[in-house]
Amino acid sequence: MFGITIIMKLTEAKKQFISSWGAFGTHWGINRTMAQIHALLMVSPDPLTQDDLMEQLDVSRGNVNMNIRDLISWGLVDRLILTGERKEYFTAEKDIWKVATQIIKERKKRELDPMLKLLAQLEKIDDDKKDKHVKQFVDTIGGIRKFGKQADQMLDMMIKADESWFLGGLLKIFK
Amino acid sequence: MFGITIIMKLTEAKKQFISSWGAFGTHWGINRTMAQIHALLMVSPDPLTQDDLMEQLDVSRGNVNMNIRDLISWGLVDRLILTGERKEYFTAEKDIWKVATQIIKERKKRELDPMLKLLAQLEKIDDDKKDKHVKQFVDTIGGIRKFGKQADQMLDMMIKADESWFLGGLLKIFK
DNA sequence: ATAAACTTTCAATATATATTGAAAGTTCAA
DNA sequence: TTGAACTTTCAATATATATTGAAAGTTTAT
Repeated sequence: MFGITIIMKLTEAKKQFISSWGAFGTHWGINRTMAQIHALLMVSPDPLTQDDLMEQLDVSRGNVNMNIRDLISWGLVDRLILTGERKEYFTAEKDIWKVATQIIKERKKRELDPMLKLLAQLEKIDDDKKDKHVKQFVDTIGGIRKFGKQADQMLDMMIKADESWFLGGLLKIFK
Repeated sequence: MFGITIIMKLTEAKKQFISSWGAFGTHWGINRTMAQIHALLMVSPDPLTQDDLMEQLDVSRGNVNMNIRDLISWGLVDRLILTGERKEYFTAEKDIWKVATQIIKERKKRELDPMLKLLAQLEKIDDDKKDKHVKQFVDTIGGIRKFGKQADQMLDMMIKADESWFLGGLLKIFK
């Protein structure tokens, strides 16, 4: 009787978390299903199969398969072969610090680095500083690039730092 | 002859920037047109009207109007009434540090804060620490919440800090 | 009050993105 | 090898999101 209540509560809480994580993801350019698979794996103590994911999230095999591949390419999910089992299992990193640094690493590589390259090119394009429009353009692009480079370096350091540094000591430094 | 060349180059560079900023935005949950309007205003020395934006970005009046409203609600664009003019003009903040802190402030308010509230609720839901599933769930949620709170505080401090601190002094601190 | 100049709204539509599911591909035990 | 168990692919489809444009609303000069 109590046991059932507990399970209900947990199931409900998981559902809420998965749903919210999915909605959250869509605000950050991540599709709902991918974020939900990630959420489900994060709160699952044991590895899950594609069929588990299909059933628990009520999505198709193809959808699960493609999004799992994507999550693996982001380094957020691992494929797991259990000895004696035919099926593949999947787990997600549960340490949120590792998840965050992994996402930072990938987004830096996929988005920030190429953007910085482009900005550097755009700054070189023209240098008649007399023209108001040219000046404004070069100034703005230059400012963005400088900022981006600084962010890039800061993120590099975060990636190299460790969790306890962030979770514990950071505040004192900033005060 | 030279003048034309320069204008061509600048126009081309602007186009590239606007297009890339738009594509970049879509990876972060911002619609292409909104990001492009923002980009165009950032590299425009003078304020622009809705008609300017429509023409230069080749989008409809309604589209410009709605996205401009959105950008204003994000605090990234200002409405401007020029004396003696009937039309409204628009400008964007060009200091990228101010742009960044503004975006951080808004995303914190709109996304991080509500998420932290939810996580706090989810942690309270159940406390039979014996159950492996419950334990895993509470642990993972707790970890995410702790991390989120720390990020929240760090971002608060960034918002209060100033540009030169970030652009100049930050590196030494992190080393 | 009128009307021209301008802004806003929103139902219809177009476009982009995500999802399905069945077929093709792969692996592996017998 | 065969075929059962499983994974991957991708054209078709569904869904979500963005965009249009014309009508309604607003403002301001006369």
